[in-house]
Amino acid sequence: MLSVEMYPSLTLGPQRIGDCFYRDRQGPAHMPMYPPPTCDVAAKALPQRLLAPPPVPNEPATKTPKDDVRMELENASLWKQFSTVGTEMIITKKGRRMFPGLRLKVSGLNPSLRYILLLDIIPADNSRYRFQGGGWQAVGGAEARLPDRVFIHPDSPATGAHWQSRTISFHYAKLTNNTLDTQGHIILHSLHRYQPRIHVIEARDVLRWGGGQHSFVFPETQFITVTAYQNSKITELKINANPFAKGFREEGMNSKKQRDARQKRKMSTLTETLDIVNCDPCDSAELLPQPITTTTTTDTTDLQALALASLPPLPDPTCGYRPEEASYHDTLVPEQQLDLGQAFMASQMSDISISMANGMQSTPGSEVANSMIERSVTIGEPAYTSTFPTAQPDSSSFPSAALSQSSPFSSLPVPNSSDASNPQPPIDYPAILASSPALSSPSSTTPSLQQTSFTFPTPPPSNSSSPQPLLSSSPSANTYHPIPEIISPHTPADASFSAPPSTCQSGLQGQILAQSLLAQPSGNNAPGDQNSAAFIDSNILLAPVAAHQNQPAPIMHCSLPSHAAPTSFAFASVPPHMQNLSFPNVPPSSAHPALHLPNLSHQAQTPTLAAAFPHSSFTHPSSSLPHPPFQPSSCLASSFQQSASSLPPTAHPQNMPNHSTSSSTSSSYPPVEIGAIPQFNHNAPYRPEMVLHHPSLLPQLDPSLPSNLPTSNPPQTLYPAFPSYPLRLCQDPHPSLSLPFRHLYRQHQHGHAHPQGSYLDMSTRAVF
DNA sequence: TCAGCTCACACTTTTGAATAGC
DNA sequence: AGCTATTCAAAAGTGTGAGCTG
Repeated sequence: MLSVEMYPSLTLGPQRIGDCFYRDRQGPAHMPMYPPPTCDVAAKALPQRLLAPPPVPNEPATKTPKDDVRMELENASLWKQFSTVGTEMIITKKGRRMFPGLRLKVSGLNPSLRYILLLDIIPADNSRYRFQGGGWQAVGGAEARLPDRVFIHPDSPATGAHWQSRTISFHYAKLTNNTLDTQGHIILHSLHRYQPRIHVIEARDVLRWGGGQHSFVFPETQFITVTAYQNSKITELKINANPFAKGFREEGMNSKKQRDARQKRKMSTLTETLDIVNCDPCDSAELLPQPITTTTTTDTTDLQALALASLPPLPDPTCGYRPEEASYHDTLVPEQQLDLGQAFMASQMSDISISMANGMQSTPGSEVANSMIERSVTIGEPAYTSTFPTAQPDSSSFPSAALSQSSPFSSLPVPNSSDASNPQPPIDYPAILASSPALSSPSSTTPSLQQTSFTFPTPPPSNSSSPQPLLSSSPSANTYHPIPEIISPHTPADASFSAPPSTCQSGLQGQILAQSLLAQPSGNNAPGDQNSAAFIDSNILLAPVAAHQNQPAPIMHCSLPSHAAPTSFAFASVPPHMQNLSFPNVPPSSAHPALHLPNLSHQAQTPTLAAAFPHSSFTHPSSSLPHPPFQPSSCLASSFQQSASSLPPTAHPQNMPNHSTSSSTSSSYPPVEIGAIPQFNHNAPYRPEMVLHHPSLLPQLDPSLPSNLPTSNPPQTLYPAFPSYPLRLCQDPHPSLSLPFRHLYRQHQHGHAHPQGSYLDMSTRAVF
């Protein structure tokens, strides 16, 4: 079975610094001023030598310019309607789909190249919310960040022609609040605000990622997770817009009136039954329908009661179809122009900057780690760090500040996470949105952020224009990634690989596992127990945060517990071959396939991550953070800590002045060269998270890259400092690796336990 | 006491297998 | 035999509300 490890580039691919820039092809007016794609920034921040890609053999001359990639939120109007009120997303233990779903149109892709589309959801801020006074208000700090999971679109990988020829829907993605979820659903905290992100990653073949990644964020898709709807307006919108909830519409059979009527009838029937049973049979006989009474020969009360109970409920005059019922659109809240102020956009960027990566927790406690990362990142690229507004003294609430200013969800200043006692006024979504130029403009459908970014040295483009099996690519085609050999389908899975029960080995169980390293809990996450362990450990390790959350940690010592959880998480939606998203932070000894990262030769060199990062070494103040368990992030931070230690305090991107352009009507913001962005020219602190997840950071992980790191940089033996999405294809112990990628994927789908697991049909549909 | 969560429920849509027809 | 269209049952997606939990 293919695993994500088959895509070493995704996690480790080298990034060409020159390709890492934020482009604005439509002029400054359309340029989102907030921090550019996290990955780009991160990559930029990295020492160029680290980012310097190895020579790319046979670089395709016809490569499509990355700046042309655009993404449009097809159902933006619906999202805006919800956003106007304050979008709420139900999360359940078993997983709940998002509604509205993310329906996208992408353009600008190279029709002949293959791409993988990912969805991840990152915390929008550092606060926990409560619905009070008719609005949402931050009431405290966010809970420990959970392992980040990525939903890989079932069609992935597919050619650019494929993606561009249809609407791309992520409606199969499910959200859960079950930290022990083993279904691969995206785990979120209830009553927290989140921001979905879409990533387009080029995949040349199964063994190596292609050259580019583009990330898109649509501000109007932010939402607050709930276990039960708080705002009745949202409920109304959902019922009216979601086909599955049709029954709850006024004309539906499950409407309030109908339900009341049913309840009434039920009670009536029960009462009558009781009367029949308890009363004189003679009296009850009158209640019985004629047929029954006439056919009843024995006339026993039991029979009567039974017959009565079995009668269909009488029509309730109070209920019934109401033709006059307003249609969905009629009942919709007046659609307001979503107008995201610059501040909002900036906050969005900052939010975006929150890395999927994760492990780095967005919570106050993670601040320290983030700060560390920021510093580390900035070392290589002063320009990035300098441009961000100075971080507020209280960095613990970093998201808050930005959000409070502009975010539609946080019209009110987000209270300091540490200051839970000071609830903010309810957020007035409509007002916020109305004041948000970005959303008010047609560009609302445009992602607030477009990460057009780095280009991995890539082999010649595949000739196949259709979703070809990535494996079809000749491993020898590109010598850039050393990994191919390591992860070659023919490569026998080592002991460590076999260990992971489900994810990589069995196609049945196989689910794509994706989780950012940072998000990765310290515990071992075997496919079966993957998440659970990690979270549990993380929780256990939670330490008082308040004391340190506000202060960036000057130094973060990263330690990886020897018992580190498996780094892979199952993705129900992912094809078996992609099922394992492994976490680089896992020690090789963990026996997880992820441990053996092809491109992480240095890992192999290192006996165990634990050794490299002694658990005890995590002495940094961050250890007191609520999220100590997230070793990955800490590790990442540690990798840079030395180099970053000398750096000045970092500011949060969200604090940046609003640079977003509301005017753009284009589906995506034109790429802008990062250097052109003022923010990046400054020493503004870079948000660590931005770096953490982005593949652009992967280059440094690539052993093939020249080790130009300053002496301060962590030795290669250390675990990769930048946990990007650990999209790793597990080594396939089976010959199935030779099968076309897509074929495997479909097999997986069929074998998938989820009803939605089969994407076979979906892959061929024009619209999902 | 209460906010938040879980679960069962009824209804609906979606999915896929079975069947019929060509 | 192969393909398409139709039917039908099962599965899954909804919000609701009662009950539970801390």
